[in-house]
Amino acid sequence: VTHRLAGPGALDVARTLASGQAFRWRWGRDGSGATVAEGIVGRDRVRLRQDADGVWLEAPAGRGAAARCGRYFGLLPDPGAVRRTEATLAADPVLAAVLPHTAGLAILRQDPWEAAVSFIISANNNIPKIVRSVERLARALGEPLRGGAYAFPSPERVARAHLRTLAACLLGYRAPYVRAAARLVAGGHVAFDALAPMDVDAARARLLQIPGVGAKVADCILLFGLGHGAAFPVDVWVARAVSHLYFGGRPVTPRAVQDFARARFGPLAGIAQQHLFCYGRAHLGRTPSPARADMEARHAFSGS
DNA sequence: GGGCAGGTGTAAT
DNA sequence: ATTACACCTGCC
Repeated sequence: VTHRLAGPGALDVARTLASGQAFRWRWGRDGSGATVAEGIVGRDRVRLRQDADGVWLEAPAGRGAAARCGRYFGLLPDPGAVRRTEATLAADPVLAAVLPHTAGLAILRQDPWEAAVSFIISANNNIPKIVRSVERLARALGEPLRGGAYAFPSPERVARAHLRTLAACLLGYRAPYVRAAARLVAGGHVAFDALAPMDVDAARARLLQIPGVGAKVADCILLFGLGHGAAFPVDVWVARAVSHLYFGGRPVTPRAVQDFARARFGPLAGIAQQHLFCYGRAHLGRTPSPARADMEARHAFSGS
């Protein structure tokens, strides 16, 4: 039994999963060209398929899972919210030009605890390694699910873990941060349920008290885990995109980017951020240092 | 072998 | 209030 999550054009699964919001998905294409994706949403091991007719939830069957999945992809409780939001953002001429390139990009609503740990790990790191770290954490400390997968471990479980257990998950120097975060959450000092309805800045100030959580990670937790649409995470890609698209390519400090975004997009800044990020990664390549360009040239030469 | 990768903490202005 | 630096680890 399959359940339709979204109609044609409402959600681009591959684009959304490739946008660096979540780290527990694998996806690709099948023989017919449809996108197939497998991932973990809470305690559900989810299988998705996107073809010309829309997005289909293939497993697990059952209405509860469909509702949880719809909420995760931002399609529920208000299916029309994304369309209205993007229409509003298109009033900005730059975004009006960007949005056609980023259609179907969703802002995920993840478990805030999982988002917190994932983005603490993301600091000074790269995506393949973040994925491996999160997977190892789940395998080491998470609850087993059907099919050999593991749920993301609870804060209580991580709080009790040995540092060497966390280090074995390739966390490196972030291991103590993750455990400290777990203890703050398990001890009730950081209550995500209370942060969601709170004023954005107040919630942000709370998150910043967690070791390993700085401005960027806090904004990721707010946006991807707590539904704070005004949060505007400034990473290297967004800074690059904003600099290029709004500041004539001049370098801009992260703080200036954030202030600009807040003034320009207000409560929709986070959604704007995700589209700028997606556009930046696709169309604004990184600027390689001379040393790196030299190395890559050497490798290319020796490999030919 | 050295720099880099979705930043942050810390110590110095 | 801003500005250098170091940093686990795997990869090129």
